[in-house]
Amino acid sequence: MKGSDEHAGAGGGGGGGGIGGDEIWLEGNAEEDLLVDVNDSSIFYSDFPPLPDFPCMSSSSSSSSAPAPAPPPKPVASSASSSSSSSAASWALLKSDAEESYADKNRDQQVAVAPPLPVPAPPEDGIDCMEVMETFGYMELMDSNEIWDPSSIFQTDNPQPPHEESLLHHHHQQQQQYHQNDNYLLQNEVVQEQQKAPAPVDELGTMFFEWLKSNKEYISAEDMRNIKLRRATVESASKRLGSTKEGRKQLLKLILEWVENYQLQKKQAAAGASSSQFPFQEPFQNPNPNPNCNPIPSPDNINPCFLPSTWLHPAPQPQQQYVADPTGFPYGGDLYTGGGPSNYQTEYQTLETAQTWPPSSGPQQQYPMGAAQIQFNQFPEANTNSNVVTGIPNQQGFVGYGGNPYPYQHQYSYQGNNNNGEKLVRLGSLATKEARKKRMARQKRFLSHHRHHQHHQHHNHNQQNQLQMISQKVDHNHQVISIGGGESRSAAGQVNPGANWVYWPNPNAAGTSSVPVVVPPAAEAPPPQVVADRPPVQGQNTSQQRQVPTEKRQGWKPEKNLKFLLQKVLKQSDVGNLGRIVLPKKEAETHLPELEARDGIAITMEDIGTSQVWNMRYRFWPNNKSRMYLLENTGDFVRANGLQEGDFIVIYSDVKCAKYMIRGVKVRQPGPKSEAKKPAKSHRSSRTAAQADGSGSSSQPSRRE
DNA sequence: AATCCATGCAGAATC
DNA sequence: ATTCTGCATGGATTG
Repeated sequence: MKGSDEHAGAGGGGGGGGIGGDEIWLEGNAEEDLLVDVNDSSIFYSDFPPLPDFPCMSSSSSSSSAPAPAPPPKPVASSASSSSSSSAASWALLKSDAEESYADKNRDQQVAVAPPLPVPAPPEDGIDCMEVMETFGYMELMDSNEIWDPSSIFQTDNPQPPHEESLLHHHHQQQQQYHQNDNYLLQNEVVQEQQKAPAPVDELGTMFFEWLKSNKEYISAEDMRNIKLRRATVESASKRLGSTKEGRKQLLKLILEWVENYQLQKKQAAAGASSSQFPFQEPFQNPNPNPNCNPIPSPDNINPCFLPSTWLHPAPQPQQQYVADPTGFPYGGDLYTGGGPSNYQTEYQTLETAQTWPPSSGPQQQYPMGAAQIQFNQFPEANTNSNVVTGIPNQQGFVGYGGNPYPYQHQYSYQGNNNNGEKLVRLGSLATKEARKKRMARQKRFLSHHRHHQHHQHHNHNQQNQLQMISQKVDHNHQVISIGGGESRSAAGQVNPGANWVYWPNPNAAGTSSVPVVVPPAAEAPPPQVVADRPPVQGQNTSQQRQVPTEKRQGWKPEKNLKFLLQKVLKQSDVGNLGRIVLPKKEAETHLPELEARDGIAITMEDIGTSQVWNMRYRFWPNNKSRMYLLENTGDFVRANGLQEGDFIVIYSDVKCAKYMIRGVKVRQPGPKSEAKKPAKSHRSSRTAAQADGSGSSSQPSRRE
């Protein structure tokens, strides 16, 4: 029959190819790309222009929601690493060997071109940012192992002007409120004790401290703590400027100037927002004190810390398509033509690459969902994480969430495009408002999408299994199914390379079978509708769950408007010489004609595989207070199809021609089937088998083909 | 406990 | 004697 070759496209092959293609630039070296972008902006070659990559500022954790890679070696560090707020407020520049080792590893992986430097690295999946103070350590401006507190500059050297002092005091009060449980005081004490006399060892240090002193009115120690620089930028700058003293000096100047500009502008903004409840909250600062906050920037407000996470880009296209499905069914369109899936493949095919955090080259990027993309490609709703989304998208794709309920709280606007980088440090309130509006709208959409997504994850948990069968196609000539077209093998079945069969274990027997079977997920899923005239089965019934749409498995096309009615896994008694097949009661009553009399009705079944028409009888037996539905005169059909116990039949109705169609599906039995499948009923099975053998018409002799 | 359903099996029909 | 028909039985599953 036709249609056997039209569903191959819906398989994983096409999507995989697409993915592979897109993986190139993503997997290649995303971070390098970032560096290239950054560096190509030539920002480091001008006379200390603003640094578009530097506005990686946040009061949140220095990196992400991920836990610190290793406990810091000093007591003060524990609190600093335990929460981002305390980290942000920590007065100590902490650095552990563990971090160092991790940093080296991380750097090697992500920034291949970066020279190995003892830079503390962020948590693994965190954003590659460094605190500005950390950056100085990176520049070897300070001993990386020493705890240094810039506040010493501000607090001990010179008394603050009354105004500034009060500001700082206020600021510190806030900090204490935020970190009452932290070792803030202890930290402060220790740090101040140790850093009363920071000993800049060379010209750089002197320069830095000169700068600090000269700008102490504008930049507090806390400010310094809160400012974060993008590691990649620092590293690339360091690389470009060279590791010589002159280069470092230039880099230091560059950073300090940028910090200065940033801080000056921040002060202006703060002054303009005198009515703010938190007058000292930086306009670019994440107000969320959530220790694990890891705000998700909006696409046009990309925190460089989040650049890699393109999941954060609520790419309108995929999202709209995703939501636009009027049925709520993730695939929309024709499931069996592969149109739906292919659409989603188009939209999601690069999801796999999200793991590598593609550079944010634009807001219209892919819609990375983490490693679940494979499933998501085929089953956009599948990432239940269960796997769906398998949690991976949550770990990676949603890394920015980090428990922060306000994912777009970064209030500075950062265009990933360097062309707009200069706007960063000159952001005015107008730009902030504008960005906020956009952000809110985007956040709304994003959350809506996310809820929608999770909703489907819950409600379509089984559907993903069904959808998994999309790539499967049928070989009508052999009247057996070939899952995955022989190329993309689904977990739902094992391709029998020799016989073009698949092992489709009996779901009933699977639970009791000692044979290592691959249970087809679809076998547990309710059947979908070939024609959209059947309400989704809720799978509340075991027998229903057994019903597997063969069209779906086989990529059957609805050219005939076939509607799945029921499926029956054949038992020994069904394939014996009795010539009758017991039909599941509920499905029979639901989808087959209502029977008035026990004799039932004659029913013609057209064999889908051979177009042969079988005259059968659909009837019932009274059974206790119930009925037992049977399909009789099935012997010829069973024999013609070589059906055995464990195989199954699927009955469809051709809504166009108003006829019933039947299909016998053979499954490969990996081993001794009867014994393995029905241990609980072994005595009955053996008796049945003996009886059947005795009659000379057991399933064994009839096995052929 | 109720129900489903695989199958045993008695009896009828047929060869 | 063999096959077919239809009810009965009881394990498994469900609610």
